[in-house]
Amino acid sequence: MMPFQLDKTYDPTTVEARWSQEWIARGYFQTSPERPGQPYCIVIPPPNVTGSLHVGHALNHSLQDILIRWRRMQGRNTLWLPGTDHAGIATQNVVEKQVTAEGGSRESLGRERFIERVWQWKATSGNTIVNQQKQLGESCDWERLRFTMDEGLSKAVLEVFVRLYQDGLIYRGERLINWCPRCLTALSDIEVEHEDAKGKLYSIQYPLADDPSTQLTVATTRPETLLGDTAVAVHPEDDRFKHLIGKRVRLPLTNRTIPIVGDGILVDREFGTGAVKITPAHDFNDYEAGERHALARLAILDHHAVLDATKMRQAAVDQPVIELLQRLPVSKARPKVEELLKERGLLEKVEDHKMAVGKCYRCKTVVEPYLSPQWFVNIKPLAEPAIKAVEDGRIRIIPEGWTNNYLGWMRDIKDWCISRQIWWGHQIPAWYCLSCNAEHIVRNGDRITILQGASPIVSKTIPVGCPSCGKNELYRDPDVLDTWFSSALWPFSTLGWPEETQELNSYYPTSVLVTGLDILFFWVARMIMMGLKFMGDVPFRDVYIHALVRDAEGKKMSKSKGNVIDPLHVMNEFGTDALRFTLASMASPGRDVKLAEERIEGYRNFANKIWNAARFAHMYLDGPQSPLPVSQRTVPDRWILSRLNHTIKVVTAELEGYRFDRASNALYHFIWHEFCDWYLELIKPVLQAADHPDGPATRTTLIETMETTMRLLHPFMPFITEELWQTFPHQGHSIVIQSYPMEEPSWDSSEAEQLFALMEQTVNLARTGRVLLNYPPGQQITCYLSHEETTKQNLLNLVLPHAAHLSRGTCKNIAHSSWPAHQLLTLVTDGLSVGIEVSGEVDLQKALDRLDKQISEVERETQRLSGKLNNPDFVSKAPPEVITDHQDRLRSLAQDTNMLISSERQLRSMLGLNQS
RNA sequence: GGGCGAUUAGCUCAGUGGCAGAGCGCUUCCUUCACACGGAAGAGGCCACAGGUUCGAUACCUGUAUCGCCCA
Repeated sequence: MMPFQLDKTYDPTTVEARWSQEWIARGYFQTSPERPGQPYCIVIPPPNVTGSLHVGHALNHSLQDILIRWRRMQGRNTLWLPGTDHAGIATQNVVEKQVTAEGGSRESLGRERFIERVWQWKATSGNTIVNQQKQLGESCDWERLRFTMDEGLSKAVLEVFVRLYQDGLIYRGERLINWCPRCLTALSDIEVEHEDAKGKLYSIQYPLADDPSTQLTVATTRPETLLGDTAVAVHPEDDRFKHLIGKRVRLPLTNRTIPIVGDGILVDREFGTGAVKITPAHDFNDYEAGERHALARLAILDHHAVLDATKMRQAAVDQPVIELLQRLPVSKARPKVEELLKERGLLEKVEDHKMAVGKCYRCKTVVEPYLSPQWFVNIKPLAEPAIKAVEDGRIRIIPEGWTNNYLGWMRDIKDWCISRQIWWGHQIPAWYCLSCNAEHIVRNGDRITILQGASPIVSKTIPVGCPSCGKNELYRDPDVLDTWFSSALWPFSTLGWPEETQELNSYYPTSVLVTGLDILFFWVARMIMMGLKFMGDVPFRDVYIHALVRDAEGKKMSKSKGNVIDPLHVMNEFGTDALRFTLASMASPGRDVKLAEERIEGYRNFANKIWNAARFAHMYLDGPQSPLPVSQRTVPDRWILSRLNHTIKVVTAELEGYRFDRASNALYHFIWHEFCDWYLELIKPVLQAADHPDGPATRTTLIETMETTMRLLHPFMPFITEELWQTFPHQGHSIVIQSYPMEEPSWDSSEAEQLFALMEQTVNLARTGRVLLNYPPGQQITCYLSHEETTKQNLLNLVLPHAAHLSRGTCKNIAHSSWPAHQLLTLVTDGLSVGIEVSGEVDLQKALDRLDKQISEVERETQRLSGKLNNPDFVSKAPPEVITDHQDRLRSLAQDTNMLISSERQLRSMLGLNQS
C-alpha cells in the first residue's frame, strides 16, 4: 500500500473554507453556563455594523481567538461573545447617502420609514463583517451574536437611562457642546479630533466707550465671532490694563458696548496683546469665563454653522454688516470681517499663528462649539469607583504603562453629552406634556426645539398621560443616545441583563478585554463605570491593550493615502494562518505594528514548512511503532522531546503574560530551527533504512512530537494544524476540542541537550570546513574529532554517528596527538577541534583567512578577559561565579588559540608559505 | 504647553548589570529522496548623544537631540 501522501505545497484556500464552516456546523464554539470548567469569557469589541474587516480588526480578533482557543483547549468553559454595534452616526450617514442617491431624502421619508430603511440595510449588508470574521476562523459562539439595537440590549439601555435619571446622574440642560454642522448633531468631547492647522492671529482695536480715542487691542484667532462678544478680559494683575477693568468698550461692527473684566484664568498675559475677547456662545473657555462673570451668551451661528441674520440682529450687529455676512459659513465670513475691520482702521495687525482645529471623528467636518439643550451624564460619581477599581488592582491594565493615562483622564473627566440629533439609535425615553411645556417647545418650520427648562417624563414605557395635568398630548424627545452609551453596557447587556441570567452568573465579570488604545476612553472607561454601577462589580479582570496597525513606513493606514492592507486580500494570497501568525508575532507591547506584506509572506513560508514536515513524516510512518520509555529512546528523540517540553513551558507562560510575540517566536524557532533543521535530518538514516532497530521508537517520537506540536500551535494557526492533525493518528474528531499540551517533566533531558550541543558544534565546524575547501555537497569527507576535556572527548563517541551523517562523511574520534600531520584543515571552537582531510587541488587561502580572522578575534577576547581579571577591583568586588566563569573562558580561549595557531602553521606549510 | 513612549544589523523588532540576538533582506555555493515558499556557509553593530552610579552600563539615573502618540 502506498503511504499517505500530502501535496507538495500547502494550499490554504480550500482547507480554510472547509474548516471554518465545519467547526461552526459541529457547534464546537457553542457553550452554556452548565458546562464544566472554570468560565473564561471575552466579549468582543463590537465592530461597526457598517464596517468590513480591516487589519486592525484582524489583529484585535486574532489575539482574542488565540486566547479563547488556548483556554478552550485547557478545559475552561469558554465563551467568546460576538456582536456588532449600531454606530448611530456612521450608519445613518451610509443609508442617508443611499437614499440621496435615489433622489430622495431622509426628511421626505420621515423618521419611521427611514429607520425601516436602516433595518433593511442592516439585514442585507450588516452581516458582511460577521462573515469575514468567520473566514478569519474566529471561534465565537455565533449563536449568541448580539447587536446593540437588539430588543434585549435596548431594554438594558432603557433600564440604565431611567435608573441613572432617577439617581440624578442624568440631566438635561443648555450647554456649549461640540456640534457637527454636517451630521447636524452634538458630539461628546472625545468624538472631536484635534488637528494642528495654520491660522492667523488678528489684533483688533476696541475703542473705549467713554474715550473713543483710546483703544484696547484684543488678539483673536476667530475675528468673525466678535459679533457675539459680551465682554473683553484682561489679567487683573496686569499693570498695563488693570485700571480699565469696569470700563466699557464699543464692540466693532455693532451697536453694543461691552464691559472689560478682569480674569486671571482666561487671560495669559504673555499671549497676544494681553487682552482677549469673550464670546461665551462660541468658545469653551469663554463659556466658562461667561459663567464666572455672569455674561450673556449671544450666538450668531445657526446649526449649519452659518451666520444667522436674526441672531445677528439680536446681537445688535450693524444692518449693512448683517446683509454682507448672512448665510455665510465661518470660512467665508472671516475674510469679510477682516476687510470690514481694516476699512474702519480697527485692524492693528495680522500674524501667522498655529492653532488646533476640532473635527468630527465620523466625517472630518470642522466642529463648532454650539449652544443647545442636551442630555448629559453627571459623570464624577460614576468615575470615582472606576478610578478605585484600577488603583486597587481589581482591574489590571496591560501593559501597565497605560494605567496612568486612564487614571489621568478619569480624574479630570467632564460630563458626558449623550444626546444625538439623529434618528438611528436608542431614542431617549423622555416625553414632554405639550400643555405643561407650551413655552418650552418651539416650532421653527420642521425643527422642533425643546428648550432648557422643559420638564421631561422619563419612563421605560410610554406614559399614558401627564402626571401633573393628566392630559395625554405628549411629545417624545426626538434625540437618540450616543452609541457608546449602549456599548458601555456591553459586558452585561450581552449576557442578558437586566434579567438575572445563568450567563451573568457564570461569565460576569468577564476575564479579559482585548482592545486598541484608541477606544480606552470611548469604551473601556465607560464600561468600567457602568459595570460597577449596575453589576456592582468590574466588567473584566484584565484589559489588554494592543498596538495600532500601521503601514510599513509607520504611517496610519487610511483609504485616502492608499496604504491600506486589506486583510481579506492578504488572507487569499498568503493564507489566514499566515496573517494571524504575523499579527501575533508582531504584537509586542507598547509598540505599533508596522505591517509589510513581506512579513506575511515569510509566515506563509512557515506554514509551508510545517506542511512539508508533515509530508515527510507521512512518507516514513508506515512501519512498526513502539512506545519505549523516553529514557530508552535515541539521543535525537530525547533531545527533541526535551526541546518540545521547553517550548510548551515557554508558550504557556508567555500566553499567560499576553506576550503573543514571544509565544509565537518560540513556536517558530522550535518548529523550523529545531524540529525541521535538526531533528528531521537526524532521524533520516533511521527512517530510511528498512528494519532499523531504532525505527519503531523513532516513528513513535516523530508522531508524538508532531501531534503535540500541532496542538501547541493550534490557537495561532488553527487551519493548518487542524488539517494536519487529522492526518495523524489521533483520538477525537477535531483538534479544536483537544487538550492543550502540558509540561511533561519526564521529557526534560539536560543530558540529551548537552550531547546535542556538542554534536551541533561538530557539524557546524565540519560544514564550515567543507565550504572553505569548496567541496561539493555530494563529496564524502573524513573528519577527526577531539576535545580538550576528557569527559567531552568521551561523549564524542555518542555524537559520532550523527555528526558523520550530517557532515556527509566519516568521523574518527582520536586524541589530537594521533591526528595526521599533513593534508588536514583543523577548525576549533570552545575546546572542540575538527580536522578535515584535504584532498585534491583546493584553494586553501579562504581557510587561511578564516583562521587568521578567528585568531585575532580570540586574541581580542583574551585581552579583554585578562584585562578584567588583572583588575584588583574586579577580582575583589565581582561575584565569585563571574570570576570563575571568566577564568574558565580564558583557559578555554588559550587552548583554542594554541590549536588555531598550530592549524594555521600547518596550513601555511601546505601552501608553501613562510611562517609568519 | 503638559504627559507618555521610542531610538540596538540595510529594514522590522526582541533582549539582559558580566560573550550583541531574531525574523526579513543581502552575498556565495547547491535542483541531494519533505520543502527553492528550500538547504548550507557568510557579511553586516561606537546598542542616538553627553554626563553620572558601578569592579563592570546597550541595560540603572540625569540631561540633550530626533521621531511618534495622547491630552490641552
